Amino acid sequence: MVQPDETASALVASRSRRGRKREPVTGVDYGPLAGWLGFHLRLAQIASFQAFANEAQEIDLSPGRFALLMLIGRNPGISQTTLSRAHGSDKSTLTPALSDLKRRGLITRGRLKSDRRSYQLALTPAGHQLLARLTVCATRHDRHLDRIIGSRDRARFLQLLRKLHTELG
Amino acid sequence: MVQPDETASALVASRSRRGRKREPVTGVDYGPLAGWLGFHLRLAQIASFQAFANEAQEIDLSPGRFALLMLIGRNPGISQTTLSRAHGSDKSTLTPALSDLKRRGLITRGRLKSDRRSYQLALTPAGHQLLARLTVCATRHDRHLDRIIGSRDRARFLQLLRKLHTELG
DNA sequence: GGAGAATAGTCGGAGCTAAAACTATCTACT
DNA sequence: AGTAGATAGTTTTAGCTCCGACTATTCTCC
Repeated sequence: MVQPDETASALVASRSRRGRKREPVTGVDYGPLAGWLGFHLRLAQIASFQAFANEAQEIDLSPGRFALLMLIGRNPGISQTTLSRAHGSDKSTLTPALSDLKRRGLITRGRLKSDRRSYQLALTPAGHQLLARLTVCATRHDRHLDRIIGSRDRARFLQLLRKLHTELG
Repeated sequence: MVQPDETASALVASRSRRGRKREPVTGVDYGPLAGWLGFHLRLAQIASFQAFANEAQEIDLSPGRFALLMLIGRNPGISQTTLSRAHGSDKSTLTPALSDLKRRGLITRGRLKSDRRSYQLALTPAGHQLLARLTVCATRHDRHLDRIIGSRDRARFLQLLRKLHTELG
């Protein structure tokens, strides 16, 4: 799942993000792929990503960056390494992402006195504000997913996803 | 979902692919993230990807490339555009991927007489052979996922993933 | 207290990904 | 037939991701 993450003019969606057509392909033999969880996990993830990007079209920030903001907002003072683990991406990936967020004035990075190797991340007021706006989009998006999954299966579904993540670790 | 896909010496895994530590992070407040399907979908997908890469460590081909081989093998004569839709990636992404597979001698690309714009993709004998080897790995991997999900929920889980993919399209 | 091991973060290299612009070809419609 | 529009693939551009190597700092333990 990778999505362009235009760094252009901060809060303004510049490119069109309508999302491409993703009709279920007919007449193709998927073979064993059709029954494999991993394959469908991937397709579902891509679709969800795309849908979120649509939902948050007016805000120029990818789902990944959004998760970053949320984690920092909820855990002020968190270090980059902890953040990278919680976020599920490599610490080296965070370096450019965080300097971008800093450049946009959304986060602060202070050196920690007691351990001068690590940083302390926190949101600026602008960061909090953007986080709030994004949270609205994300909530709407997740309600969309909820409607598809159905309230009866939702909890179980979520639990299974979580189980996959933790037990494969 | 992105995984390095070393093009080095075809069938030999060159780099180490042990997969990094992915312990569930404790002491981090995930906020609303904790309850959102999209976020956990992403984490589960990353974990599954990583696990597959581990499983197929001795074969130098990413899950994405594997799905490509499978789709071509199952649908000889398929065009790149159809393949890209079935595979869930952009047609422009396929251009370098397919020329790599061709370079490795795993697929053939013939021009179609009746429509000289499109290609007809097919596996070579080496492609079939590698596909068979990968299928063994993938089956093992999916059994691993099955064990985590549990046989009781598997069908429902798969159905929900499929539903997400189709209804978000 | 100092040498070696562990840890935080950065950098460079290689690969994946998608969107948009472009070329070549085909189709439809006048 | 001829032109306008659709379609197959490629290229270009820009961004993400990882890994492994590197620097700076801290910890461990003799």
